[in-house]
Amino acid sequence: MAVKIFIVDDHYMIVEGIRSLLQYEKDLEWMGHAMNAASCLAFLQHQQPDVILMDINLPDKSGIDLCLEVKTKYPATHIIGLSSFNQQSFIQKMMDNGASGYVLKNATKEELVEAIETVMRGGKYLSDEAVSTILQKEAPNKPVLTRREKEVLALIADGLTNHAIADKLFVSTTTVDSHRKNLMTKFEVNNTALLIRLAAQHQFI
Amino acid sequence: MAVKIFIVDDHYMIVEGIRSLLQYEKDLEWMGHAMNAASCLAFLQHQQPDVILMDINLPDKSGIDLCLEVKTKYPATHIIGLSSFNQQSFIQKMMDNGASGYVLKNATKEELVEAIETVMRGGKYLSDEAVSTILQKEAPNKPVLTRREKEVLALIADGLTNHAIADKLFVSTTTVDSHRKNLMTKFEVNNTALLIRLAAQHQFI
DNA sequence: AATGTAATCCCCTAAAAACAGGATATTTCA
DNA sequence: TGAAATATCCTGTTTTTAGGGGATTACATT
Repeated sequence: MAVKIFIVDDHYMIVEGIRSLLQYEKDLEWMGHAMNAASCLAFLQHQQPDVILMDINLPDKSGIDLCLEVKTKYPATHIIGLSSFNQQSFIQKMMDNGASGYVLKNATKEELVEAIETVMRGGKYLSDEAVSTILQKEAPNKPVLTRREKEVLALIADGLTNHAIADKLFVSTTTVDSHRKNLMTKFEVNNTALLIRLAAQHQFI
Repeated sequence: MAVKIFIVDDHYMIVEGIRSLLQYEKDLEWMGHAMNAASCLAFLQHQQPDVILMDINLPDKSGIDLCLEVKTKYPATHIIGLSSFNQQSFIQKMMDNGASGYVLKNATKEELVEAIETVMRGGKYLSDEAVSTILQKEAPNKPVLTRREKEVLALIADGLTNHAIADKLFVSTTTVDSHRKNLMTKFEVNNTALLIRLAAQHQFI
């Protein structure tokens, strides 16, 4: 029986491209596409695709959230994340939310077909580039921050001084200073400028 | 006579998508595609497309640089920038380098055809979203920085102190301090943390 | 019961940045 | 050519941060 494929992506060109790539595959059945999360959910109320190719960036909600929602309501559906860039955090979150695979938009037809086959067999598929991204970008030691440290970091990034942060959090300035020092130790920097820069790069702020 | 179209994009799906969208347009002739800047230039040595759809992000060099190179060697060729996101600075640079238009990858077939027709008539085409992006994102007052200020800003972001920056630029620390003050005035902030944060958001660093 | 981690608090000093309020060349360009 | 923008330099004061020591409490894991 042919594998039923559905696509959620707001880029016409991508939708057309995938349709074009897959249209002559005998074992695949093209069910159609949705341009946003809402119409995807509407579609799923009446139809059950086997595999959904899901863009990470949708106009109404993130593919990451939609992934969780779809997997909760329709656990049998396999979801393959689709994205232009291989951003480690996106891949991670997508997989955490129940996706079975992740394919970049510069994937070849062969890669796409292999991904579909793999997830239909119950496996996980990550495109080579996505895998190497995870291995690469996880290496630049992203520090593990405590809840309080993240809070303080956000307030530092908002331009508050230790004193102002202390007032806001109802603690003493020395406490804030301690957190700040710990943050700088964890990020291995020695001033605020680099701290904020790295924090931005690691998407803490 | 049919307009000869060529595409430079490293995303199979996009290439396939555009081909699929345009294949039945009678007035267009599909010349083929290149996956990188090098093979695009090689192609142009023997063939002259009327319009090149050019991705901003290519593996070997940026579409922005390639655009300038192609327009210098083949001024008659019309170039339409192609990108997933409507980043004001990219659009601007692309147009500065001689592009005749800018289309987002979620454009419809109609938009694409209109863009091609417009540039063939010698006009400029910016997709609606691209235009509104220019108008929108320019609004959140992105300060205009001088060359020196950008230099100093980058060094601040690298975590250098005023003294270290002064040594590097062969000026006195008071000069660096002046630039720093001017930067903070322009960004309307009152400390380094917010300065770096906004600088990161405005992609100065 | 011992260990570890997180969060809180304290003291000290020196360095750096923020703030104020200037001045004077040198480009740039209308 | 002349005004405006830019880059350079100055002297101060006050506030904030960075770096070095600590310590206590609470809570979860072992």
